[in-house]
Amino acid sequence: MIKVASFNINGIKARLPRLLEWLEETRPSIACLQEIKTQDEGFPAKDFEAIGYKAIWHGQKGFNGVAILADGEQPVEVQRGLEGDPEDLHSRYIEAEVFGLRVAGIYLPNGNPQPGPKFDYKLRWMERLRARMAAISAEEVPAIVTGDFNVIPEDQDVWAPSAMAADALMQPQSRDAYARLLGDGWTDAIALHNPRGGVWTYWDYQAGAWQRDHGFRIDHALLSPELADRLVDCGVDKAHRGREKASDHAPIWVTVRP
DNA sequence: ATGACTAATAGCATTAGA
Repeated sequence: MIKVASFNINGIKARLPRLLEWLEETRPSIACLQEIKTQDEGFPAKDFEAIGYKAIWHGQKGFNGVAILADGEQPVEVQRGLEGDPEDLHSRYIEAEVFGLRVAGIYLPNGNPQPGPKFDYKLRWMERLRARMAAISAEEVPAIVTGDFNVIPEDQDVWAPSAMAADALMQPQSRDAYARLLGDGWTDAIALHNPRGGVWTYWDYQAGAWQRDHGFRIDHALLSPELADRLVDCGVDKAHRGREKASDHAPIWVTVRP
């Protein structure tokens, strides 16, 4: 079985002990990381090598930053960044070939406040992502696009829709752009296995959101048709959100037949 | 109605997050 996980770690330096602990406890074959929040030279590749993981990464000073780790195999980079905007220097996209799969790790722009330039950037970024995903689809390879999409797909994916109604994460434009990805033939694995919703991947640090289970689902795993046929199971490592010095996101994972 | 909390930066407050 191949296990592909995604984890918005909110700072790889601040989170390193928690991250290594999660890798050793859950042992994903592939782990996509978001918000590493470090420049390339600050990436702790040696700490991952020490527990058997090889990596590629695309860092940035202060915020953003993505990486792909693989258990005992070197991910072969296919692309970093999305085409379509030469002005966009954010480190939010990395794609590799590993264990016979095409794997894209994404950190989609938050988009708040909306309306405004950040929201416009988010929507443009989603169209650029759609173009890249269409190109991957055309290759007819088993593929997974996973990471922090910063989109709450439906009302059943948030503890209280009214509390988030004005947020960029659940605006109709954000949801429509996400729905277009699914319409192109990609399968939202967690939604497929949890048709009634109620699954969260993020809990705010503020206002006791974790203790009250005030969360929402914004980390997703989208499978190409070639890989969706091989889906076995998926889930959220919820308990890791409750640990000391935790990220505000929990890891998500899917297992697929080799 | 507001703020709450956390991480990063050369910072001693601000930006960004969601």
